[in-house]
Amino acid sequence: MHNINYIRENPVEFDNFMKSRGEKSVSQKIIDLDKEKREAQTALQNLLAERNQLSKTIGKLKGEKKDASQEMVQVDELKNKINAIKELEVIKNDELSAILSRLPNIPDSSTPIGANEEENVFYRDWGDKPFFDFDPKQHFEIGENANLMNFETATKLSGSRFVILKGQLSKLERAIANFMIDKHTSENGYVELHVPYLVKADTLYGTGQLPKFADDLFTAGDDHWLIPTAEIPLTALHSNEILNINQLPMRVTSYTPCFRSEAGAAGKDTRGMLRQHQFTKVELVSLVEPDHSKDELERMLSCAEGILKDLNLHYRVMTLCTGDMGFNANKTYDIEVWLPGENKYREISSCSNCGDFQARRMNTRYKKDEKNIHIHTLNGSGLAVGRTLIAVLENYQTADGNVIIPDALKKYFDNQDTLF
RNA sequence: GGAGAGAUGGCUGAGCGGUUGAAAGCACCGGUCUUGAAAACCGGCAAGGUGGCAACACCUUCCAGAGUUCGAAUCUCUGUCUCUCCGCCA
Repeated sequence: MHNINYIRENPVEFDNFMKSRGEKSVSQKIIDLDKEKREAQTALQNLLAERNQLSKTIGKLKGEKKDASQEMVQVDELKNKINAIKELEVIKNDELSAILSRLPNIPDSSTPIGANEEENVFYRDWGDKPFFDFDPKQHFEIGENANLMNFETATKLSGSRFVILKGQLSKLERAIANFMIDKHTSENGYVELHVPYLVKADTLYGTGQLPKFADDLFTAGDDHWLIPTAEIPLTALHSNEILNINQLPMRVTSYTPCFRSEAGAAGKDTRGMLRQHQFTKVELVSLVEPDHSKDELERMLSCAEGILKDLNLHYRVMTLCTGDMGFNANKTYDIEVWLPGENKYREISSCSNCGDFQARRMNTRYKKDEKNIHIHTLNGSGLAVGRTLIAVLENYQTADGNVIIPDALKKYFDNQDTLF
């Protein structure tokens, strides 16, 4: 949610920012509505003040056993005016928040301007593409050949975009998740939380998924929505609270399933387990003071990269351009891991600074020098577990269809050398 | 699922339909005292918004939403949540 005062004072700049994110110019409409709302509000408040004053007088008169009928008639007349103008105020306010709640965050000055993913900017990379003296297979070929990755049965149970992992692959999924959580909690200062997978609409509004992206979510009825990422419960932990400064920075992590309808992705990545309705992810969330969020984004990125380094998986980091960046973010780094089977880089993590955008929506502040200031929120995958599993399979595969277990994961496999 | 009780400021906890935005205590902040600290004493201490250059004035908020009333923390209805007992259950 945007600071209305900022829009009022910098309408042209605001429109330019929105344009860079593919939005139309709306500042004039916003300013007009805001003005109308405030005018109605002021008029309403004056009437209410008048009513309160009269009611007090009535109270006093009645206390003295005097006649108050004249004042009572006056209040009665005020009521109609009050109701009419209140209605107007509500309408204007609703119109205003309908617009504001659907506008994306303002990009950071270091976010490159661009129309779409083609214009994302290379930031850095690490490691090298592995060499194979055979044709590397894709992850689903490896998994299906081992009879440990089953899409057909999953489809029978649940429809498209689900998978069943069996035996060593199911164990690999667990091992990867444990490895990530263990590292983030022991080395990176994150506190592990086990959180609800169902949240209320209010919560999703606060983190920016609603009202605009309802189509991307699964509902479970009765104001219960399945989380598309643990970012939601983790970020919203302190909604409607004023934090003490010594609670910041707050770094939390959670390993959860994520549920996404993939509404706009029909026909995309249908083969394999790259894009599923349900997948697991280890999420990192930081709540920080405004001055620290830029540094925190770099720190978070490094924490996510650390996982891939430990697994010795080659990757590159891209800075997303304005046109490709998500709704909440003012700056986003995507980490793309190399998948030799597919011969492509694929997103495995996305680390975003949301500034005070979510904090405004969910009303999370902290007290500093007697003032209440919105915090900054950041979130990042650390990492997507399913996609990490894919990367391990494809990068560590051998000619005979086996998979070498990365050193970092060996302790979760009784020091076995290969998976199968 | 059945029966009952409840939801008030950071916390505990008063509150007759009318100077109650809300007593008191704790916590916190400032001051006096002290070599320093504690104690004691004095003072301060909710949030959001509107108008105003400002001082300041006003509005809203006592779980949420509707209603009764000239006036609601206080009365009525609905919803949500919490607690206790019973039943069921991983």
